[in-house]
Amino acid sequence: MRTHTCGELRLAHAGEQVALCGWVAHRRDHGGVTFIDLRDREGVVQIVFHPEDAPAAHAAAQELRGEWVVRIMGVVRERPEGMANADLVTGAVEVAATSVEVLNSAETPPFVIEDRTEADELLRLEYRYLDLRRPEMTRGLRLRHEINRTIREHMDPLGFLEVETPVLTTATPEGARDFLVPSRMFPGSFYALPQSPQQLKQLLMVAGQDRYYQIVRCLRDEKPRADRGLEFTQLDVEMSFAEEEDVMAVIEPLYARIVRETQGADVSTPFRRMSYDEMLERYGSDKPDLRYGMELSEFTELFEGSGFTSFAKVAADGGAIKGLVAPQGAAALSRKELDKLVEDAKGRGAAGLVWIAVEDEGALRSPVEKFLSDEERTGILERTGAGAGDLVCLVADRIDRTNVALDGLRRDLAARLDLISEDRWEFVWYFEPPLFEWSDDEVHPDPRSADPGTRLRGLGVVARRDRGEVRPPDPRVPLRSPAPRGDRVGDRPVGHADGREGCDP
RNA sequence: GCGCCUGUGGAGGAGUCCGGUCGUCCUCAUCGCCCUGUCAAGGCGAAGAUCGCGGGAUCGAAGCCCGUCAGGCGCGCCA
Repeated sequence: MRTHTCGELRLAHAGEQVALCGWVAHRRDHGGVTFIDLRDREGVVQIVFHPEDAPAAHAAAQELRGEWVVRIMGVVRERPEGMANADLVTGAVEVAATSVEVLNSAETPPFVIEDRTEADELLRLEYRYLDLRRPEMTRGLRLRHEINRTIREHMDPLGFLEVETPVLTTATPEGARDFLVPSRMFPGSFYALPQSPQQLKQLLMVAGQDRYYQIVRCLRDEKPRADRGLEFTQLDVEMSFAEEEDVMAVIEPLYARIVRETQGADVSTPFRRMSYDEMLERYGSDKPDLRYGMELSEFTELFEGSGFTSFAKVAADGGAIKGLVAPQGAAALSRKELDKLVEDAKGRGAAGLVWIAVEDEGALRSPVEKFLSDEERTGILERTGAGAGDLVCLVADRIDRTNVALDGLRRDLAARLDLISEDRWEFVWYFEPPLFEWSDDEVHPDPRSADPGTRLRGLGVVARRDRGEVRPPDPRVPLRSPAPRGDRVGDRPVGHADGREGCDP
């Protein structure tokens, strides 16, 4: 059927008779000579039809349209002087067609099948088979493949067995809500799909399977977010007789290798290490993006008894006043954008946000400028080191809300001010996550670990890049299914996710 | 569960604050004609839309008000 893929042809193939199969990406008709860009998964190559050299093929080419599937016979040749296309890996050559066979015609696609497509994701999901033809989507699939392959190559020599655990399990009472699968054999009972395969770890560890891993799907029936779908893939590593350093000695080289082999970027090891508390103090988040600065500073005691009464009240009530400096933020942001920062902070649950623009000569411009004492002005400038053109943003609220608002602000400002080095990777280990977390009305166990054994020595790793953690930058790229439509009853499926009694299997 | 935003020819957007000149415009796609070296080809032309849906105020609505549906982002939730 075919002798080569479209994307593999190079100068070395010149002179060869080839047969190619692929999709018509573009047709360029010059009235005489006509070009087709033929695409398959491996890439794109230019096909040229000359009316004199191959009249039949040239005539057939006039009928071709976008996304038709064709088989081309022809001869690979070096492109004429000056006609090479450096943007294509196959750009040094072209295929002079001698015949065309239409394998399938196609309707006009509803959106452009190229990386530059701007079609709404809903439309792309509706025509998933078209969307997946886009090179970007192919890259996503390939990236996932490369990551998985790298993991397997890395883990095997270290003595880890790759295991599989059941997909149909029983519900566990903690953590996320389970997806449920009704059982035909046990009417009225449900299987639960795993939120995380770690729930099966004790079984294997106690059984003496002291080093294993799995690349495994996790499913959580929780409200999705931009960076979080209902299902995702996790690398689950378990090891017995290990200290923290042993775990890190396995993971750090693996992650560094994944980044090197799939992104071509170097990651320095050992990774940074930080306590959970320090992370929250400095970044307001347990998954901070460390590719840029804008660390948070604390001002709570500076505003104790302040004439700016709303801040003074927060300080008196045990809240926190924290802030950050956006370098040249005052110079870059319009008044409208500044107002938007305040609205976004409120949208994230904080009482508000106070921005202070530092002007030349250290003068301050702010909606609350007249409430600030001289001591507070110098205190703010000294602690932040803010200079002319910088923008200081302060949030005063209960500590958790202050952190949420400033974490969001920090990310928004980094994007707005173009502070993110996209090709950089910054990992960090964090230690000592809390055993309990505060809720509005109670204290309850922190759900981040289902296993009391690891809770005492919590250990997590975070690599903040784009929206992902250690996974493709856009987690929606590979393998996502369209959201289920209809057939929903309220917010949750019919059934009982949290108790054990409904889960015989 | 809550908040904010969005919905305009096949795709993406402008127009909406401040009603009439708007089914007006831009880029891409589609169709036709021209064109023998382009590669997001180019030139000329054409076709294509009950402005998400329903109701209301108005002489008059894409625009204002109410409702509703769909989607996005964030909070809660979630590791």
